[in-house]
Amino acid sequence: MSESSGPTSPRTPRQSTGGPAKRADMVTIADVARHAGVAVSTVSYVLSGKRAISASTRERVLASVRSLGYHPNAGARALASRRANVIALVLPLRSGMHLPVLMQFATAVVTTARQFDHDVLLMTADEGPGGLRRIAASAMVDGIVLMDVEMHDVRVPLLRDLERPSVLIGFPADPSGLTCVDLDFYRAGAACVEHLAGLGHRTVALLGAPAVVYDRNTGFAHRTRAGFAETAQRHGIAAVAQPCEENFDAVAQELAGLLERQPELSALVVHNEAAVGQVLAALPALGRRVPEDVSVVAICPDEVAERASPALTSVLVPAEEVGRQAVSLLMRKLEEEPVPEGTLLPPRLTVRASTAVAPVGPARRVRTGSPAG
Amino acid sequence: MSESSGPTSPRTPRQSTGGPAKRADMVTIADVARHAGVAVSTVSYVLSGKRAISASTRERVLASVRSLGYHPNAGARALASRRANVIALVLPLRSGMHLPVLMQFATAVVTTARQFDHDVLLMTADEGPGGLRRIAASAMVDGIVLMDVEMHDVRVPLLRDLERPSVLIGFPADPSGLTCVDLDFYRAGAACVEHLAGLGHRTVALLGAPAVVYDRNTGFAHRTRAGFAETAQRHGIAAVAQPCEENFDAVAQELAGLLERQPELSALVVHNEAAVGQVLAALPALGRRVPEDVSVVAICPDEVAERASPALTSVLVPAEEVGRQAVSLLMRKLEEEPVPEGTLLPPRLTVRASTAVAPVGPARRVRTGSPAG
DNA sequence: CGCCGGTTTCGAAGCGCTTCGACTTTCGCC
DNA sequence: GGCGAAAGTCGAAGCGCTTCGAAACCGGCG
Repeated sequence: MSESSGPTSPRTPRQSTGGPAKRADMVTIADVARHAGVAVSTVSYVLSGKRAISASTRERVLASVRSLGYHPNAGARALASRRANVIALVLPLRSGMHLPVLMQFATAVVTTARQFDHDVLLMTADEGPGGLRRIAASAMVDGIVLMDVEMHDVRVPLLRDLERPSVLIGFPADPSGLTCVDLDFYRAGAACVEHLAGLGHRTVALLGAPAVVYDRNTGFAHRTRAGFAETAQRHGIAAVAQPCEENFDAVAQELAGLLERQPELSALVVHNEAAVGQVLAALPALGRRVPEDVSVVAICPDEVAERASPALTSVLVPAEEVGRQAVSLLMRKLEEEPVPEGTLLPPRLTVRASTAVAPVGPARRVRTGSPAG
Repeated sequence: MSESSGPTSPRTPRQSTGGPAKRADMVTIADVARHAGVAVSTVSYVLSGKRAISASTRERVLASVRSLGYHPNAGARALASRRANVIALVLPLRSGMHLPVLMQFATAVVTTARQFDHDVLLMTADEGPGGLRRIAASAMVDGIVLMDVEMHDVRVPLLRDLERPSVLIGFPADPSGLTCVDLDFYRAGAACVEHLAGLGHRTVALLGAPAVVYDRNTGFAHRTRAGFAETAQRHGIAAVAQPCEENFDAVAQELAGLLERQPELSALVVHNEAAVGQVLAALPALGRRVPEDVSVVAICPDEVAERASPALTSVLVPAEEVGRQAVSLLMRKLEEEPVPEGTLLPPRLTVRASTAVAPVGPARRVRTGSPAG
């Protein structure tokens, strides 16, 4: 442990300058052309492949490119070709959306975009419609991927007649004329109920996102609830759904209330990553073992489900897949190919240790005090 | 709950086209000039403020800008001015770095950059040095902010003689010639110990990041440990430090081992966001109450500390502040102003409910079975 | 031998903006 | 009343690239 507070303390501020680009080493396409003994346009065609170039010249040009370390100037290229080779990713950064999923998603978008030779400009939703307009009008990006779209999102009308293609993550109330991708949350909610029904549960509850998310009319929360409720009804299962805050005390209190009002409750669907841990911690305190007394199904990333104890049966939120799809769709739109308006990814339920067959008979453990029976 | 599975099912794929930009409405600076009855250069000067323009002309030009909805073309501007007004943000996306902090940080970077009229290009570290070189050489960005720098980061030498300024989050082993920002983790570790020392604790333990993070020689983990260990020594406090995995069972096991080897242990410093919840869940199971039997100090975002039960005394990781600082420093470098090589942000410890004075005397509760004494 | 079609390469005209130097006015002041 | 400086505006030359039309070159055919 040979380290000290920091290699350079803030009190002895050595200064480093290193201003902006030293123009010196800006290799241009003209340099390459000269070096290879060809015309500038020939170099361009070699690099873009838009016209046939003889193998010998191509090799010569490519050799020059390598030996000079040439990288095309992005601005010039964008100006001349009217393509920036950049897409915008608009992140929500609002409460309720859970962060790790966002990151996963962002990563997938960047990675996929790179595969299509595009870069990603990061925007936050708080720039609002104005930001979108700016970025689109300035030709800074060729297209836009938008996360966390609400049912009645102010940006939707704008997108519809914006001069650049876009792909939305999530469905607004009216997705016509747009391109939307999302996990099929309706079926996700349904899948949870079906799994529980198969285990014999007759009374289940959904703990969802914080109330504010529902109020904001966020599609995925409502759709999950619908899938949950309608499937329960179809199976003749008693079901209640309620929002769920994310701090421990609120979760514990909500659970206690739930168990009081619904003593028969034998299973929980938790659609809130941040609350999952709290739920698992609170249940034992209320005298319920998981999964012996209460089964728990979560809708969350695998990572979270696996880390929990017991490991959670879960429907994963396929953030990566959604990101990949979104970018692929956008690329197709950039190529003027037609794409489907809506893409719903099917949910996948993974069974782990937190669900079991429903307790038999009237099946109700005495709560506190005397353990066992 | 009027919703169904999705407004458009994947089986009835209506198609939407909406290809790339409809060139129609590209308003150029020439259009503005014509509309305002001035020269193109005058419009440019009004917009940039680089030369004095009479109030009357300025108003006229600005009116034209508004009424035509003019937005300067980013590519053209970048080409002519040799400034893209974009900075790159390179995210790690490695295990061990915790995600929510990353997001917070990214948000701060974007927001701050916008205040300086810059946009943010998002890169992932997995493009490696080649990606940095590409983005710098293509003049796509004016500068670079790099996260999660390791002690012996391969990208560091590259950055040092890259033609664009950069700011690193975290300190490599040799930060000379660079500009680095970070929380002062050494002092953070120290602050935790001092707080505990003040409460009379004599035996403490540090639960850190997963072992892999230490192996990777990540500076912040080592520095925290150093601050922890050295401060403990100075106070004559018995201290052990150990890595900590993030799943519940591993945490519980580590804690059990710790308590067995160090029965006197009365306080824990947890420097691992993901493990914090697990620690709090595991302690009661081991017969230790927080804070009566064991005090816990965390190094984590306030959000996590507040959500826990009991609310955690913590040193917050000032992600936002770090992001802001990083961008500010980068902007100053872009202006050719000198900046300090190292900036260490002082830690701030917030006392909450998870720490208390050390149990008195030999102070060791009997563990299981008979509660109280 | 000259011409044709195909292939390969070249030259030049922008893309929309910034910026430099120069020109025109306007003022202050001796 | 005239001169110089300051203030305001203009025109034109690029920035580095793409792309279009045409030139140059190649065989092979009539």
